[in-house]
Formats: sequence, structure tokens, C-alpha cells
Amino acid sequence: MSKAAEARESDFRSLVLAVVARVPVGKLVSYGQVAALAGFPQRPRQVGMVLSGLPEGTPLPWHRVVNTRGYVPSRGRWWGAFEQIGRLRDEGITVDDLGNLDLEAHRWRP
DNA sequence: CCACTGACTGGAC
DNA sequence: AGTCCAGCCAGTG
Repeated sequence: MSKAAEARESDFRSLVLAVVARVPVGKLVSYGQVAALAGFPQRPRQVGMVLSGLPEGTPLPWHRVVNTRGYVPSRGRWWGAFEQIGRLRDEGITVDDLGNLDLEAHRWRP
């Protein structure tokens, strides 16, 4: 990979994390929205990859990022979905045991 | 280089 | 309203 490409990917990660860090308590954003705010509207999948690589103790509010369909990623097939659901409930968002929630009712609009 | 995969999405059925 | 399909881009073998 070229140095320019490496720098671009490094920026992508930094920008994505910066956007996620700005999401207010009790608000939700979709992966596509985070990608667009970071300046890469064609790469929602890469946003998911960045978040999947976060350490367990990260201060980032990654649990406020859900998909546009209105449910927590992988609906339980993913090992962290249960924790994400619990954190969202703690912030006052209604989520059922399958991870379904009302994205429009809590969407963050910067 | 090719094929497959994934914490995604919008549109078609 | 629930599912499926094609497009998407980077990571991995």
C-alpha cells in the first residue's frame, strides 16, 4: 500500500472516531450517516470495520451507532450486541431483546 | 490478481 | 412490513 493510501486510511479512521465521539447521550446515528459526516459517503461498511476493531475499554460511544434498518448489528449473532442493547437502555432508548429500536425517534441531526 | 467476506444501504418484490 | 438482491469498498488468504 502506498504512503498516500496509508495516510488516507488513517484519516478515515480518525474522522470516523471523531464523528462518533460527537454523538450526544441518548441519540443515534446510522453507519452511513457517520461515513457521510466523516467525508466518505460510499463507505459505511468500512465504518463497521473500524468500530469492530475498537478495544473493550474505549471511551467512544460506539453503541449509539446502529444500521438504518433500525436494529443493533447482527441481532445477537455478534458477541457485543447484548452489551450494546443494555447501554442504549441505560440512556433511555427503548430496545427489545432482538435489538429492534426506533432510529427516527432518536436520530442525531448535527 | 482473483475470490470471498463483512457491526452497510437503497430499492425491488 | 419482512426479505432479497445488487452495489459498495477494504481486508484477508
